[in-house]
Amino acid sequence: MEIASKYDPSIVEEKWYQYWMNQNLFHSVPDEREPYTIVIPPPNVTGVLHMGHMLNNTIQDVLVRRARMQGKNACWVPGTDHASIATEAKVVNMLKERGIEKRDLSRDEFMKYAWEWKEEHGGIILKQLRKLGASCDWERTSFTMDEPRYESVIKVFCDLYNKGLIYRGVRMVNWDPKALTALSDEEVIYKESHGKLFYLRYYVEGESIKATEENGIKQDEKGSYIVVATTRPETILGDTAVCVHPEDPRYTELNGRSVKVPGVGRSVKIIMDEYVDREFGTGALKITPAHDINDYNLGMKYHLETIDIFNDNGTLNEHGMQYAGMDRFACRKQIVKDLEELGLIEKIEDYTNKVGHSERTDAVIEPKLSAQWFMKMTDIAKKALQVVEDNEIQFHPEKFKNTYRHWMETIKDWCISRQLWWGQRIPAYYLPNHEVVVAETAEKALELANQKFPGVCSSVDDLRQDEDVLDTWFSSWLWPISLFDGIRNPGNDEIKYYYPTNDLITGPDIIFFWVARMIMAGEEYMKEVPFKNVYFTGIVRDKLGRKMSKSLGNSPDPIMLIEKYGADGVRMGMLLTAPAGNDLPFDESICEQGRNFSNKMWNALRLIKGLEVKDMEQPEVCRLGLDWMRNRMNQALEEIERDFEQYRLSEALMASYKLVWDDFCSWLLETIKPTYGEPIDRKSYDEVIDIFDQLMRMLHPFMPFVTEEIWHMLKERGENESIMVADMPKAQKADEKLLADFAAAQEVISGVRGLRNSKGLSPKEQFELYIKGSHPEQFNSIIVKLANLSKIEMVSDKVDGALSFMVGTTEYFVPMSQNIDKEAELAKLQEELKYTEGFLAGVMKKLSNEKFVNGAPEAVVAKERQKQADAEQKIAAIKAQIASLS
RNA sequence: GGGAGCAUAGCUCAGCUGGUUCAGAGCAUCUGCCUUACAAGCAGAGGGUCACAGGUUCGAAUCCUGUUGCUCCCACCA
Repeated sequence: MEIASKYDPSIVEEKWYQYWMNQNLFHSVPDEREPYTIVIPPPNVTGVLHMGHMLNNTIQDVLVRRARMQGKNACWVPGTDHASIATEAKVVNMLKERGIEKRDLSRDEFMKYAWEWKEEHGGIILKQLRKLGASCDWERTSFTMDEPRYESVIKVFCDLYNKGLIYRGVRMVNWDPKALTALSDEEVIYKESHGKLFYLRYYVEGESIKATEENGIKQDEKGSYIVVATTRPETILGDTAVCVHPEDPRYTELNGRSVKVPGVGRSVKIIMDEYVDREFGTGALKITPAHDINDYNLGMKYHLETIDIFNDNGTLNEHGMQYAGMDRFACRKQIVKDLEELGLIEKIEDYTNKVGHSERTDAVIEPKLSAQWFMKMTDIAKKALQVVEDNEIQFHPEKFKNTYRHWMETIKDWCISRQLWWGQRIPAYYLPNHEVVVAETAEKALELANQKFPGVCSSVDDLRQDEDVLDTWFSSWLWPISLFDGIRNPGNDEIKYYYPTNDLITGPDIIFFWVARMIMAGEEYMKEVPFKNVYFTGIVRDKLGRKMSKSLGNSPDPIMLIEKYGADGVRMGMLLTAPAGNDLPFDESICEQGRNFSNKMWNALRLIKGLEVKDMEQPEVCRLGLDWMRNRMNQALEEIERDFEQYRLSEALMASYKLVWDDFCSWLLETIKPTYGEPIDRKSYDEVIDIFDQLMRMLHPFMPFVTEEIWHMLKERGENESIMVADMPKAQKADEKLLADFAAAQEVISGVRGLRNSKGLSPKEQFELYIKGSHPEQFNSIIVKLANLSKIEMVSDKVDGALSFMVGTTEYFVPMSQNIDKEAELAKLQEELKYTEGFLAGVMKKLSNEKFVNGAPEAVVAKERQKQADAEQKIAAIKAQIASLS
């Protein structure tokens, strides 16, 4: 059989993915097997695959494929998220490009466009996942806004409302002036920004107060004034008080007085409250209850007037006086200019503070008073915290427990309404009498309205449904349940079988948004955790350590990478540098290692398939080598199984990699490889194929394509066979003694090769080897072959005129035909002697310490004594050699 | 401002309950090799005061304290 000399993933990957699809191997239905379930963290429906997805989904696929091969009924449910803000923004932009403004459309018209857009551009990301090899059950593909999920959300909203956990209220919320919607606290990102601190003059009303050294009052020809510092001078338009600390001696005289808001002229009261930090600024704080959460709280406390100066889009409204209609930032500039001209600014300082930005639109958040829907979180959070504390759900790495705990303990109510159209519309209906009813449909709402308020409504037309939609996370928090229709049909066969799911793979950035809330939903609706393990991936960064982002343009296109290195190569590259929870500095070149590995295995296949097989007796070298390899494989399997238990996937992959490359290719294949032109015996051939087969199965979860290809080329397979559903090899007991002996033999081989190398001799040069000391003789045939020896012999005395090396305390001699460089050899020996003597001195120091000998455990002391004996023996040997050389 | 975490070879990281798996792996580097499976390769080699300073201990990369430097999360100081 002619096999191409280089492995070409492009054809192979396409072929096998199609094959798996045709065989329907990804699909799962409940049966008597143990289930293994993963639900995908649904990517944004209009998103495209980025490196974070690659990492995340590779890990999921590894776990799912492994579970499947372990005989579990593996089900990986894919789907997408409607991402209300992001998607709606995209649709709005798309419409704008076509000359259509959202405000000119009715809700229904807009939704029609939005759905069209979703159908057209949505789900690209799921297609891309196939290129990666993702073994998702595509028949189960879901969308957070498809009918079952939509209905589930509505049902849950009604239920929580009826339980009294959802309420509507006027609160200070985070307002996104670009998306024109409220946001939850979690959707606000605080960024450091360089701004200014403006010191404004507020003149005291009525009788002026004399400025003194002690008080904070200043004076000029216009009267006495106090100075108030602010970062947002435009908000003075909404000022309704100035606050100072009651115990601040500078301002005691202000008690009961009023000041004039600069430029505005409004007279506002001085209030006294301990909230004020006397150290900051001038110790006087202007109060704008409509535009700052703290001011709002103080406003409530002192019954201050609330003047909202902004429109929803961040421009000034009619309270903005001459600035009405201006954008808030333009207004800030203008107002500063105007106040400066009026001499109302004392000074301006540079100032750095944190400013909230919208997670989705990056607009600067405006605290805004508005009517929103909230969910009470305190009680539900307690239960959700408990299951993590009790390790019913395990976090990997565990440190995220701390983060989780902290958030859960300080949790606040969740603002769940969004002023958008793309999403689940809140099923609250307002009656003409301003009462509200909550029901799953308008018809049910009418029924309810008639029950509660007889005679108010005559038809559904009298009901006005709330205009808002729900936060996207209010649908994704149900994902592990709603995917199996567990909300609408509790106790159905699917939810009973697949829930709770096993592993959740996600980024730590959505631990609050999503992970925590899913746990809450699980407790509330299933009385059971939604998953048993959460594996937090790291963040993919570029090699400079920056987060990969579209705006920086530092993110490689995953599809291009796959084309260049093969999906297997990219998968391996990602996994190798990504221990759980660690950020991974991604460099394209790590994919090379994966590609090279595919090629390595490919060439191993070429070697084996190129051999001529003959029915003949199995040579000893082959028998020994194969026997060793089986033990070595079991040893590695045990290690890999342990790694998987601890979710140490990179370690598991590295162990597999070394097993294949080093043990299988470099040692076993070199051992059993017949000399050129010679055949191999059938037994060895069959066995090496069997081992190769097992190796491919071990590796398949990591590198699904190349392993399937090789697996099929190894031997004839049935028409419908696939490695995907072959058995995962299981660790058997390994013979430790045999492995240790072989390791010693390997050292001998390396020793001989090293000598040859250091003398600049060709590998073809044959040597004789003489051994003084204990030596694993059973492997001599392998040593002879791999070290290219003409003779191997045990001796009781050292051999003169030979180069030597030691393995443990055993001396190995290689006679050299050519002259030995005595000087160099002596120098080397001297150095080794020095080192060993130093080593012995250290050991002796310990052993001569009574406290050590008495205090340390018996075994430790025994080990030290053994070290001493070995070192002494070694020193003697080195000295003897030095003597014979000089 | 509060909390969490990290610091081990040039890079990315292992190193469990202190003691031969204690200084390791992969990549990178260096030196030889086109040795008919593989130069996307083979053989060999070099490379670390385990951030710093103390302490506990017979013994510390490992435990404790402090210092420095990073990272992340949370928080309404204008």
